[in-house]
Amino acid sequence: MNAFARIETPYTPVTPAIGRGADRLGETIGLAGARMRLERNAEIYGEGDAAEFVYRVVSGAVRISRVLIDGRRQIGAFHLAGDVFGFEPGEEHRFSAEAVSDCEIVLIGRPALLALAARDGELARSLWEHATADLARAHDHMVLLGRRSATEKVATFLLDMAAREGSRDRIELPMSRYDIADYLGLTIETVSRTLTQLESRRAIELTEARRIALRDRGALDRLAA
Amino acid sequence: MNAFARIETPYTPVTPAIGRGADRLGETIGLAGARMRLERNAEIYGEGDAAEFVYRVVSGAVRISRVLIDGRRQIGAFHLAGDVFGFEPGEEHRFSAEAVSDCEIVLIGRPALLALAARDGELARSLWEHATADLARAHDHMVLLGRRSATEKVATFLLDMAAREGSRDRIELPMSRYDIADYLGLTIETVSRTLTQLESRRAIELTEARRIALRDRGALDRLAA
DNA sequence: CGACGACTTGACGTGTTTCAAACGAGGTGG
DNA sequence: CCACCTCGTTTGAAACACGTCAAGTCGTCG
Repeated sequence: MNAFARIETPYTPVTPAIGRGADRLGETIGLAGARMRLERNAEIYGEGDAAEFVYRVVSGAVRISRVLIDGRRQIGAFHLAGDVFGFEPGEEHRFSAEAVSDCEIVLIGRPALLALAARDGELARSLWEHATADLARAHDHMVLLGRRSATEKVATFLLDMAAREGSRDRIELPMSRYDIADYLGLTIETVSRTLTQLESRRAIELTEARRIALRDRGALDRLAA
Repeated sequence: MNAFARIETPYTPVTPAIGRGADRLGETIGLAGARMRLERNAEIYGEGDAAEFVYRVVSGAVRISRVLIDGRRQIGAFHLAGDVFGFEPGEEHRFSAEAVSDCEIVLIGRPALLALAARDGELARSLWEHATADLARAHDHMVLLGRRSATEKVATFLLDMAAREGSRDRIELPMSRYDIADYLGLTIETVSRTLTQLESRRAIELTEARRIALRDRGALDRLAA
């Protein structure tokens, strides 16, 4: 993980992430961690790398993925501003993490974080919430990857992204069609076709490839099943 | 969750579950929790139910699933003896849990468990390990559900089950073809066809429908990709 | 302006689903 | 003990959604 060469100041503004209360974990990482700036496609860690840190996205987006020997790739999650990632059961990362777009992240050493959590109950609770939220998100994603049509997958994806970006009717996708395809278990062609089909049904509007207006949420909800 | 009517004695033998060390979480649930016996297909909790407990499988198997309005079902995980499940980010269960076969489980109230964990660092650590292990398993499952062929899915499933049952070359599936299909994102027909095809390739042997001998692990490994 | 990367569109092939029927084991009742 | 049912599983034939291969378009950057 050579990207660590570019570590910056150990400070970051805090954005609340989870639930209604303050995000103690985000706050802690922000205050006690190191900040770094990454450019598009920079690797944060690779599969098999030692899991030394826990990360928090300050701005931009990060993808967690695994590639098979034959090149197929599955993206396990996209992490946006406020999300914390890098939780591992062992000493190694089981997926790799890369910057989807230029982004800023903050990281904190696992031992340091665990030591802090041992003394700070609220931090421990926040850590727990982030981890279980990650688990819940993974479960939801599994349901999406199961036997669902391309239309369902794409519609659900768009609604999810809109909700995460603040529920406006105009979303800005940080990721390529390739990323979306690998996230949904489809090919780029199918993703593209599905989007144009959604547009012809008047459910969305594609101004630029990565700028999408949700024109009819009701229709999208119905298609998302 | 009416099944709670059948709570038994607050004791269970301890089987180690994770990593090399003792499984403090399993131990704690076993000692401080209530034990219950469930018969095949009994519901442990439903989607939307209050998440009051954390569960541990003593014997048998449990499935975690979500059903869509149109009846399609996705199984998120099978939990076997030693596994702990029921971790949730909020106050509600996001999936339902049912007994795949007759089984015994132990449960402990979340507040009680968290209180214990706050005072017992080793327990907190064990709790953390189980949760992250669950997350890792979910991630692996996502990779399996992504764009993989039926053969890859089934071969991987068989190898995984063998590993979890103790890596013998003869596995005993507690679940129906229906469960397997919904776990892998396939139909029962495809699962069945794939199994007979694996048998004709001499990779496995189907003595009874749920008794499978792994005849050629090398071949299975190759097919699992 | 030209070249490159990202995206879209088209025609065709195929793996998986769908619909349908048959099979087998286990259980019940005559 | 055999006939008969049921449930889970297997097998077959046909339809279809998505993948594959290939070409074309669009926007961006040098």
